[in-house]
Amino acid sequence: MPESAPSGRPAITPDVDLDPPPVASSAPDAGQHPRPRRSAATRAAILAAARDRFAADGYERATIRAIARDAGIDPSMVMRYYGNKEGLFAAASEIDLHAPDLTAVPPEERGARLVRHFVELWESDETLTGMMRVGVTNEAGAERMRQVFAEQVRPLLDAICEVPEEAPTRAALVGSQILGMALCRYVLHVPPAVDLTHDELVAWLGPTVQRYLTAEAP
Amino acid sequence: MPESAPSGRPAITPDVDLDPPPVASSAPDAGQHPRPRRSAATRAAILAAARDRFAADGYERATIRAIARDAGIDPSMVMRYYGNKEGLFAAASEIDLHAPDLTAVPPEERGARLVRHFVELWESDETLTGMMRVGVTNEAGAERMRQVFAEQVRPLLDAICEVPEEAPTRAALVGSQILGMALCRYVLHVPPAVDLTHDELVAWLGPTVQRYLTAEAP
DNA sequence: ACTGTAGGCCAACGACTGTTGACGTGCCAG
DNA sequence: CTGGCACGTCAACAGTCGTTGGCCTACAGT
Repeated sequence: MPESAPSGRPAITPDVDLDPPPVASSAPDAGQHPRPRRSAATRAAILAAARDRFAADGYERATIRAIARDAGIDPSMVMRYYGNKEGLFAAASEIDLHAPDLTAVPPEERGARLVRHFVELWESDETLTGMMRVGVTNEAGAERMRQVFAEQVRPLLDAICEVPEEAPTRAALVGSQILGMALCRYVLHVPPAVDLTHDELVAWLGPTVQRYLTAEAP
Repeated sequence: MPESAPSGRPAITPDVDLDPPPVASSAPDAGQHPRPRRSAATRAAILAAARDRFAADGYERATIRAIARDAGIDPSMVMRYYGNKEGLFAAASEIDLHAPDLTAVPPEERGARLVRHFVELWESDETLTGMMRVGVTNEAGAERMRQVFAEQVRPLLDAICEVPEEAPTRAALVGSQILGMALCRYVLHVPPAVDLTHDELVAWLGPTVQRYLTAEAP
């Protein structure tokens, strides 16, 4: 039960003003870069370390102390910049699927194209694996995944669906197969799933995704 | 790094003799129930509470204290009976998929049959959802899932595969789709996946699984 | 030269964790 | 009756966690 708010707190917005506005000081300073913000490098280092740790360990086991150590700074800096652990996660879990434009792909190749895209994406960015780790145990992570789903997978289907109201269902079906294979292959390391080559994956999953995209609804 | 063994320990078998033999005392007492073991009820209560907590919270957030509180006993009893947290998890995560005998099902109905079986199973036993929660963040949980895979899913395929060496791959493919939908529907609660009826699930996923079972390898 | 402020470190807090050992209690065999 | 043993509680341990506040340092504005 100690999940949302520890005690008596505003609960949503952190009480410290994290990322205070670029300090225009008193001078107007119109248009110019408003002070280069020396801390930008540190912030980026924290974010990179956080991504790695969340991806490798999941939300609970990724400690702020470990993230700070990886970034080469003090744990308190993490708090200063991101308010608290949830804020850090929110900042570190922004992901972009770089979903391809399916309307530019011949209809019968779309399934295979999608599968190949996601396989390559998954292996190029371990953040995705981390997102899944966190999404499964942490409600904030799950919300993030639903958001990615709604904002980056559904539009893909919206663009090519003849019957618009079927788009959400088809998106979920495609997602279930992609996520399921990612789970077996990159998280659980089920041997036969790990051993599949990219081409085999495309050959097996491509037709499945293709059917979810185009087959008429039952 | 503090994952497998805390320090200098045998690491595998706990040093306390958990579940000591049924106490035959000195009397031979052949065949009779060897002392009803008054603690059986407590042990079962702990196990039930552990299953619930692991399922609801995942491995890290399911605390021994909370499990003991649910079971109405002292945390130290959990240690006495199961050695440590990992031992408790091992005991609580024994699952049985009750996989149907596919050889008794007409070949063209096997995909649909499998999907319906797993959907109903998943909704009747939240332990499965818990297993997935734990399998994603905890290596022991992942190992357990691979084990279930090897011992309960692969034999399913071994029984019906014409080319035996394809069985592992086909099992992994079937598993990826089943697990993927379970992930979206029961863990992440992606709305369109949650809204699907059992019949819709069978109609959509059935042909996919059917293809993984029978289509010739690419 | 003086000062405000952003960037950073240090030490500590309170809470919670898994785990342990000493201690009580009621049942059963002798 | 008496001793042992299974069952169970209590209090504490050592460690880690997220988080906080004070203090130091270097640099920019005046």
